[in-house]
Amino acid sequence: MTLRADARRNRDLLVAAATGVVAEEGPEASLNEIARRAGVGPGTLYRHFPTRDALLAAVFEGRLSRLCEQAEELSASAPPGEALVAWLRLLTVHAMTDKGLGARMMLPTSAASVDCWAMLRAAADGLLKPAQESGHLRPDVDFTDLVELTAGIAQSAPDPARAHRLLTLTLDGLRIPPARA
Amino acid sequence: MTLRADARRNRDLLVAAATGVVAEEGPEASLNEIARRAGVGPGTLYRHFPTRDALLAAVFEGRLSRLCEQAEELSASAPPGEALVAWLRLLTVHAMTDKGLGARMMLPTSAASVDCWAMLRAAADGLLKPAQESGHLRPDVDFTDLVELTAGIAQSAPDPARAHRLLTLTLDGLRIPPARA
DNA sequence: ACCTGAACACCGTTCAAGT
DNA sequence: ACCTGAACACCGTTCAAGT
Repeated sequence: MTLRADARRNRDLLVAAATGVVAEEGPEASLNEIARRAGVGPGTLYRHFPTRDALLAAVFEGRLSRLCEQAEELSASAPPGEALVAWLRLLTVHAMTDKGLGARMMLPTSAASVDCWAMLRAAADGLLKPAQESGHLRPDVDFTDLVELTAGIAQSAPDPARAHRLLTLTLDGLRIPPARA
Repeated sequence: MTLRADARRNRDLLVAAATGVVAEEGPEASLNEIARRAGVGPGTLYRHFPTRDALLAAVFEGRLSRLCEQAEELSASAPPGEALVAWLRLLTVHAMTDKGLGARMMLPTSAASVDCWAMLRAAADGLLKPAQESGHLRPDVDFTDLVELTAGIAQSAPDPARAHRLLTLTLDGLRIPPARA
């Protein structure tokens, strides 16, 4: 199952090149350009990553595991309500990196990101349930709701400050509820 | 200022062709394909619409004016809070049409859509202020907030039913507020 | 096994030549 | 004035030929 040495090396070169190019040009960056910068032929890129999303997922993996670590740290160091909100803010920032790569990878739309999705979900569940059990988060909200809302905000907000505001609004609600008895 | 007869005709053919192609393939549809279907050369397309967004704006105009009409109708026929919510739902559905054309055009990102933005804003203001004055909408929320939130939802939600749910969540808020005294 | 890179059909965009 | 369509540099993707 392990790759031949040169194949392994080419794979690493491709992921490194893709990381650089995607950081500069976003997730629609030219695949030929990535292969060129990695010093391999386009065919080699396709051999290792049959689809664009497969390559993007490899680029994305490192950042994703960082986000999962942070979820654990927050869950250990802050009260449930605050930990969840803090992590949602990290998730939003994250979704804005690399001109939309983040938002693209965290939505379940791209079938290649099934692994990413599972990792994210596991990390989030550790924050979600305590927040609900302690009465800080509505019990009818689930992981999918949170990801879609934060990904949407990240795609629409022109800058991080706007994203921060939109997330705050979403947490608190736009509507003024009728006064309670 | 009026166009020569053949130029006028070509312009109309281009918008009609673009409307069809964009409905099928979304806002990234091939411009050469649009020119081909309109029966003109690619140069003619560029003469009339120097950028892709200029062409998309022309396609978008019809739908947009419909949305403005609906804002007026709602504002006349429903109480302020309900009228605004109903219109936000229309806006969301609208932003999902043509594989993202709507969301793309209502964000102020594309400089070519300045006119669209102004039209939308005028329509929305007639609903926003009454809702705030009657105590149904938070007074610190503005038009930009509403557009960015609905555009975000439209981009992230996989289908209209999900979009409906996400908008409801955003209106009501995710967080459970501490009990009031 | 794996890599190479030429090749194909396409794209956005431009511009000399026409009417 | 406006239109045409060939042409250019690029893109994603494939595949025979090499090692």
